[in-house]
Amino acid sequence: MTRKIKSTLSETEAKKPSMTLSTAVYRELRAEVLSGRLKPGVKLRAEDLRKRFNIASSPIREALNRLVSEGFVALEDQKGFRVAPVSESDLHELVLARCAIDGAAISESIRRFDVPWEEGLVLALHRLSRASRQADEQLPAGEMSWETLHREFHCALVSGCGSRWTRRISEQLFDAAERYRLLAAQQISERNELAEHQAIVEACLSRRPADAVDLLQRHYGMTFAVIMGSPAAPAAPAN
Amino acid sequence: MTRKIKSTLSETEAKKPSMTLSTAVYRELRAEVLSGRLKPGVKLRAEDLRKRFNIASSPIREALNRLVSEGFVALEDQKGFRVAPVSESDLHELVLARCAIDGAAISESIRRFDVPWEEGLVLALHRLSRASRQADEQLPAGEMSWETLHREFHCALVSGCGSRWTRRISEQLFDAAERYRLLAAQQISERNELAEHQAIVEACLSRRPADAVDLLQRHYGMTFAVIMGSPAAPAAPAN
DNA sequence: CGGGCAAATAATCTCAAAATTTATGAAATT
DNA sequence: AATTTCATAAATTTTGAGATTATTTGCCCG
Repeated sequence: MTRKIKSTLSETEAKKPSMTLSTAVYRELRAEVLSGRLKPGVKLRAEDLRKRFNIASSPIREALNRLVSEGFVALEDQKGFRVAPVSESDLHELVLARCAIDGAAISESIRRFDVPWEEGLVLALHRLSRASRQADEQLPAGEMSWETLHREFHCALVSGCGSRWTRRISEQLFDAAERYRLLAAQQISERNELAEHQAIVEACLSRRPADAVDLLQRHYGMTFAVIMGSPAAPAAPAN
Repeated sequence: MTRKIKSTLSETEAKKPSMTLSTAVYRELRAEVLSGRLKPGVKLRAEDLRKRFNIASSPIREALNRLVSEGFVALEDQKGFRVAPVSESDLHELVLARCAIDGAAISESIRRFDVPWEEGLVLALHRLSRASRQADEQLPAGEMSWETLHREFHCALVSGCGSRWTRRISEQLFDAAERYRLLAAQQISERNELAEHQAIVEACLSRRPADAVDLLQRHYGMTFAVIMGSPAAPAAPAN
């Protein structure tokens, strides 16, 4: 008898058969917090999630505990879990961190200039520039969404810095910022980021670190302005 | 009737009565990995820990799951938990990340120069310089160890950068590096870091960002050299 | 030697109930 | 009227034993 199908999870998460339920739930919840489907401040009750996924509570609590140290879920002893809150000041400080850290990483990547980095960057930009931004239209099978390619582009930018620690941190910060972007995404107008991305790559390829860092930081600053400019910044409605 | 005393934990962890078992175990295990009492690669079996702490396995698994996203514990699906491995290249990349990130943070702190930061830094250096480095002698009650004061000093250095994200990351990196230092601590000779710390503070107070960053990075580089210079860098003995 | 197979081991998950803490709102007090 | 106290309800955390699934081990045989 094979493992009972947990239909709610298996739709998107049944990739590896050896994946534990904890890991599957972890990925699913992470994706939902990241995408904004789970709103900041919402209570995450093990009992509710248990019913929703149709599994016992242990794997759910384990998944939530992983998300706690990642900052996507807040935990207060004896008061349970909730989706991590957001605030303007937090976003502001997040953008500052990204400017400093990705700035240093990109600068170091240029200093160490190597061909795999250069080629990965060109490739990532190419793929991103071809991708449609429309989320509504069905993606051809095997094609990645604009969001996925955008993330890969940012990873490619810092991938030459020579430190897996820096790369991991850069990804964490990207995800945290992406959460803010997607939370505000319903209200904000589309903006054409392609030109910004192209300018950054150009500065990288011609080995102008100061320009690259400057363009990157403007890029992040623009994101901040766009997100905060959106009218109804959701302020963690209690549940 | 009051909560049953879990003697193994309560020795150092019975501070807040409202703390859950998960949190208590989390802190205890984190401290043990950080201090090197739990060696890299050692298997962490819920069953063993269950017996050791004399509690059920759920809180233990929850604690381990928190440590996973923090990088102190490695998890492979269906193969359980083990203490995160170490390697020379990992330490090297960790030092690179610290140089870049703390360098940017300290530079930004100087740019924003404010009095609370300045005073906190002077105070932290003062306290650190008075602290005895001997771990063996009993600490007078209420006095903090050199390690604790050293951590606070490094936090004080970057505390003026204006971004909680950056501060949190800097702390995570400090802890990861401290783990390496303590793992090698049995073999390495003491070195007088006081002069290095003083020089960094001096550069901060006289607002010379380039010097401060340079001294900080040399300081980290020295730490790397000292740790790697120690003869028996433990190479994750399996268990 | 190496593949295949079964038993042993280990990890994960289940389930229901107990223990503990926090929240709620009515009653008593100031 | 405001505050405190208390009993009860609700939620969270923890237990503990057993079921399930996956991995590892050791053995046999070609």
